[in-house]
Amino acid sequence: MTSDSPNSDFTAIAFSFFNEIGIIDQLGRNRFERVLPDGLSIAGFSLLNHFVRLNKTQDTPSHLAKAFQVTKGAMTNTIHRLEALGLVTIVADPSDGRGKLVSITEAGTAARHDAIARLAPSLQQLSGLIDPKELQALIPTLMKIRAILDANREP
Amino acid sequence: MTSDSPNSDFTAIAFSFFNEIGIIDQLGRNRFERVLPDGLSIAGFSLLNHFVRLNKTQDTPSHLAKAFQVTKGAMTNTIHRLEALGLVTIVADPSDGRGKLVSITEAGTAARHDAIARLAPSLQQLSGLIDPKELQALIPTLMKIRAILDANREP
DNA sequence: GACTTATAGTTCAATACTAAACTATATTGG
DNA sequence: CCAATATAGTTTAGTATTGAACTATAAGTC
Repeated sequence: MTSDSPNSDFTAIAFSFFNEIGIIDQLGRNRFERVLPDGLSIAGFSLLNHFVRLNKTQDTPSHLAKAFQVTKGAMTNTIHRLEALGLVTIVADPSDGRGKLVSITEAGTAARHDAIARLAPSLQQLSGLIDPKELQALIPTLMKIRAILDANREP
Repeated sequence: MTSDSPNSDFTAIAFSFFNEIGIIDQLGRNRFERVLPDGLSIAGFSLLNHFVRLNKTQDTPSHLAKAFQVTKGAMTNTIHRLEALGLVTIVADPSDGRGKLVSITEAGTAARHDAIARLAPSLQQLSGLIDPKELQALIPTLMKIRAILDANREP
């Protein structure tokens, strides 16, 4: 990449950045997916984890779709799969005829716990190879970039 | 997340890290995909870009699959789509009866150039919002992490 | 109150990917 | 030389995703 314009620099940097992000995402997903139990996907696990982390018991599909930056269709799929596994329940929202309410079940909480236990060895292996401080140092910038991308997409 | 073990710390950090990576990847792909021309996917563009960046004219599907960390099946799909668009050619490897050789065409080089031109405004917008220095500073660590994940996957 | 517009959720077709089974050719080791 | 194993590529079934079309209900406007 030549620096033939003031911003070709930024272009080259952004290219490298998104390239690394893409490959890390792929390798990370792969690593996680293969230790998750039975029919649980990363999307499913993330949803269960969301409920537990935020100490929520109910949320709407629409809000969940926004929280995870996926389309409503993708969220319909995710929650229906989780429901089939008995890990969430879906009921009509009594206060809004259009809406539904998704709740995590006992089994859902247990599955999330189990998934984390299965993930541990895989993360343990990484903890010996990646400096936690270095990893942690990346997070604020990544969060900032994520927020910028999120705020500046054209829908 | 409580620090009830020496490594629950690392687990929490790694969780956040992969979470941010996943969302950035999704937002980045989305942003790129919608400006790419006609039938060109990110995978296809990346392949064309690979040829141009490395100044290569030929490569094997197998080597490309490894370079992009995707399965052979995924690469078969990518190169066949590019071939259908006339952006690469696929010929039998004369020195190995099992192998094929993929080459970028004139049209492929032009399509890559065109794609970059279409990407520019989108990146331009980001260049005003993200500090190039800060972005660049992430890359070495990301590359290191990518290399570690790559070297430590269980196939 | 009736029209219009916005929002919630589902469904459908298409795409990119994985894993695994398959075919075909190479390589290696008795 | 031949059998066993390894490698190159394709195919198939399944999953997660998007975008767009769809249904149904809510909210805002005149």
